[in-house]
Amino acid sequence: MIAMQRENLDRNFGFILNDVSRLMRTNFDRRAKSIGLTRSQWWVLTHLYRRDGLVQAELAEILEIERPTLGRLLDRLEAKGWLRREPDPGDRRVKRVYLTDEVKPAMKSLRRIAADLRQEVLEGLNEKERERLVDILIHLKTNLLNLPLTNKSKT
Amino acid sequence: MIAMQRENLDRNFGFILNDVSRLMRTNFDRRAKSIGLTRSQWWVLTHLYRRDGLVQAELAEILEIERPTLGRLLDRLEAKGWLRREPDPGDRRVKRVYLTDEVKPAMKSLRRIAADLRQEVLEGLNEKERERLVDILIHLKTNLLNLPLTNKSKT
DNA sequence: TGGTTATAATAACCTTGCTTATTATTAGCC
DNA sequence: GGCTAATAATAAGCAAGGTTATTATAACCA
Repeated sequence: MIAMQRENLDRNFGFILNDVSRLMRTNFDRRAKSIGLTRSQWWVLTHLYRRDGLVQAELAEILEIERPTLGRLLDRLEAKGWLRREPDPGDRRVKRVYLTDEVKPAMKSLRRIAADLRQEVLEGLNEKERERLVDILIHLKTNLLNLPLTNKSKT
Repeated sequence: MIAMQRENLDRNFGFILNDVSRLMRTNFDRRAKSIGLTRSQWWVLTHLYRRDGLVQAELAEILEIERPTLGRLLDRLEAKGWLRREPDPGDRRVKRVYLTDEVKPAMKSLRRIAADLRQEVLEGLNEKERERLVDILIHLKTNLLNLPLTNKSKT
């Protein structure tokens, strides 16, 4: 436990992670700009593509974002015609979200962009190392989700 | 190149990375809330602590954020009395940023919070694995910085 | 059945990213 | 010296994350 006053800021785990994450997001968004979608929006569409007609609260749960955050994402996506919200017949509090037909071709381009970017970012790591990296990230995420202030601990 | 139509979204590298990054940020911010500083703000102060009196543009460069982003961070930090901006005597376009005395004790708490959180998140990885992880992240960041749309390529 | 509690969606507000555009000032060059 | 380029800071606007508070509706239970 000596000194170390001056720890190396350039190797601060949290911030490098943040940098990589931010750089990936902005790079993706720049590539996808002409399509008119952001990475966050694409991620929403990707999940709906798997499972159309989800309730907003379910979708927020799956995406692991807060409901108001999703609500606003959906506002923008709906305004641009990528999806529509329809009332649930059985529960009048609920709205279900359905993709429109324009989505499919755009999804293909975005999947291409995502795959290309991932490839370029992971350049220099072999397949085994990539799998190992993902495993580690999942492990870290699990650690985080078990921490006190991470969850909305329901009392 | 067979099928794989349905790639596993739960192992999408970009998004897990994003999740870990976001969870760390929000968890940190919740822990630091009582002090009245966010993680981004703390990071600014940390760099100024090393090197007080920086020009805003230099500081933005070091932090690797855009100048307007830094400008608004400084607005909030200045409003809460953590720092002050002073005109540079030699160049009237320039403002230099100086920490106030209140910063020091707060920094200590925040460094503690950061260290604790890092420890908890990295739980389960030994020292060697942690170093390896940081190396990999730096490698990914380097890859990203070399990509076409990542930099403000000055023409 | 009627009152309380829980849930879905959203509004309002704050922070932090990015972009693009302005303004003020300096640097560079002829 | 004076015009043009570049640079520092900031304003304005958008996106996406979070919180807290409201509103409408369902669910629960006594």
